[in-house]
Amino acid sequence: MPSKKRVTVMRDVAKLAGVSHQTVSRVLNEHPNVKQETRTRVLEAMQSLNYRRNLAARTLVTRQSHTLGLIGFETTLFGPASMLYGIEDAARAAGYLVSIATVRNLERREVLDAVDRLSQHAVDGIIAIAPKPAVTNGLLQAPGGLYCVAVGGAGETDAVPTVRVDNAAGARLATQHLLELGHRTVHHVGGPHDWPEAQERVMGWRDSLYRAGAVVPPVAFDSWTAEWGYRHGQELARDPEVTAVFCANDRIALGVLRALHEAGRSVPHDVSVVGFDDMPDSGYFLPPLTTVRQDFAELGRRSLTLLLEHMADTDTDEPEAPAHIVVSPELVVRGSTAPPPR
Amino acid sequence: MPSKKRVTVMRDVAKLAGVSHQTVSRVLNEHPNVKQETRTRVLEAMQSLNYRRNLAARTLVTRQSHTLGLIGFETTLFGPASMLYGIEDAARAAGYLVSIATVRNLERREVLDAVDRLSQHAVDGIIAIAPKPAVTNGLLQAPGGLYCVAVGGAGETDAVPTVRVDNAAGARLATQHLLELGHRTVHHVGGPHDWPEAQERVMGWRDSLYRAGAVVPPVAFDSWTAEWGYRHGQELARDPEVTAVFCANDRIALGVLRALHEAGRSVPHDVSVVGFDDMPDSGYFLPPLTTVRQDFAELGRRSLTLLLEHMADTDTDEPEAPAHIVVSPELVVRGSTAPPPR
DNA sequence: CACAGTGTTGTTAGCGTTCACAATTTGGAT
DNA sequence: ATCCAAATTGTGAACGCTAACAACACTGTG
Repeated sequence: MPSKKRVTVMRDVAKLAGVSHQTVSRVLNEHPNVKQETRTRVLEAMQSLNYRRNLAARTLVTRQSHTLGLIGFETTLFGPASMLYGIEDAARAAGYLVSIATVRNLERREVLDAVDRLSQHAVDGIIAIAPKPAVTNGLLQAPGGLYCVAVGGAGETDAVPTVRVDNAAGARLATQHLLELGHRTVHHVGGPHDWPEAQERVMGWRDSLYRAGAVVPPVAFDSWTAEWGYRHGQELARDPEVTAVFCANDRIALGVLRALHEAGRSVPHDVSVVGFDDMPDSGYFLPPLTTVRQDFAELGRRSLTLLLEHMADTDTDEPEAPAHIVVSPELVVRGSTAPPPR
Repeated sequence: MPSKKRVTVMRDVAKLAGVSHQTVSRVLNEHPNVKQETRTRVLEAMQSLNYRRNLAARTLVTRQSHTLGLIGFETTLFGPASMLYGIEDAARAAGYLVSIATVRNLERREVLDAVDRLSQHAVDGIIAIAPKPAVTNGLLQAPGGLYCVAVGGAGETDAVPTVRVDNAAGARLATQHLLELGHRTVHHVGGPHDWPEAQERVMGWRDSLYRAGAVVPPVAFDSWTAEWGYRHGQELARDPEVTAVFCANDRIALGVLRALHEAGRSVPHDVSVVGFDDMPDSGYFLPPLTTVRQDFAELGRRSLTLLLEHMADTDTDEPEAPAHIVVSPELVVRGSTAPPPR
């Protein structure tokens, strides 16, 4: 067997540069007290040997892996996938790598298992895309010294720092827009009833109706899918009183749009429809969808910043109350909304 | 300052169980020659001390991190996000964690940088979501002993094992379906011209037309977006000869659908439209979209399996020709296709 | 010219595992 | 009992890095 050629190691660099391995280490870690000339000599040696430091060895002694863990749920969907992107983007800029552990469902076991796998791999911190409290709670089980942040979804938990969108405010934006167009009231198609995000949107919607003194129609909950929007949309289409519909997300809105169309009710002339999220192609629905945009990638970036801050200041100071960042969504008006028919 | 409590280490377990640390290691690694009684004693000790093995130390000596790297491009889109999901799913089952490095563009530098970051972190192998050859080529720069697999996109490269969908076959499926419905010919809206996937779809489409002796209309390339579909759809809508349109993906199809609708041309009565991908909500477009489904998650899983095999058999045998797995897509017929108007 | 102070470099000892090998025990067969 | 082979366990040395301290330059000052 051909002997496997050994990879270059710190000592090789040291030898070539004519210094001790410790000096090489100092150059690598940008220690101030290294003579300029020595530094360049070492750097040249590293270059010519194509040296890469062994992170495992470094991790072993510093107890810092420069890797962050991400717990994700339904990461194939646009929202979570974008958060993931934002997180990775910011992590790379900060010199971290991101490892992912997706959970198949939101049961306690799954979440604990994910935390476990990540902590085995010695991640320095964890960001959880946490639409439901089960995830946040699972985070609390993380071994000491592991910093966690939850992003998206759940309302405030005092246990863990969070970054989230103000869903209620978004819902108010949507509802008020419709009311201002002159609609008597606004119907709502809810998401899954046990998701805090869905609940918050309901609350914002209801709140706006109350303030305007409008009738509050009943809400139905089910899921986040277009299929659900289609199914429930067929019912709404039968009721001639319905002139404005606010959907818990864009996918539901897509289904509602189709149901209304098939029932012969024109959007926006007969019925106005608003979504939530602003997915990439919502502007090309029939008609283009008025919706509430949330910047998922930005959410991800913010959560990473928060995690890093959290890690930095718990290093030096005593623990403090977890921070909560709330990002405001924004209304995007397109062709699916108009004044009600006279 | 309160002294940081030391974490339990192999020696602690050994002491409690009354054995040497090596025996603990053997239990952990399921070495056969450990007496049953000793094994249980050790396991109990691990349990009661809540011991977790330190992966960094293990990695240092075994040179295996049990981590796989993923190079991803445009991971917020459904396709890549789903592959990522499939990969992570299979990786977890095989006892691996997945670290991601997204690239912002497909330039050589970006790809090399991603490979570099991953190899610094000592991943055991890399899977690249590789729609363009630049990525595959970048992979070749990976340091020796790093196994790579490319998934999705590019045609066969002999350098690296690949897993991909048979885009040409998918395009033929779509085109033939339209021809069989009685359309004289089929128009095509291409993706970006420098993407092999887009090119393969063109070839499949053109191939079907040739065989059927149909006229081959000119193709326009641009991007994968609904905006492009809308823009080009407006042109197609003006041409009364156009009765069937095959789009390079579902998003483009969405834009085409809108353009046709706005031009007063009914789908499917006046014009039939077919997409490619089968995104989650394509079945709720107006009308529901006939499309070519590719199972992205399965693609991801297959690529992981391939990578693992590759890693295993290069361990034992001599290198062999890289394997290429090609997955067949499948036609999903929905309401956007019908016989041409008489 | 001794001396403190500072900047620069080298030496040694781990970090927590696994590996190679040595040492010990065990179980039959002689 | 006796001895060999197999099964089981222990010992010491890596793995490649950083931390802590020691050692050695140089300054400029008294």
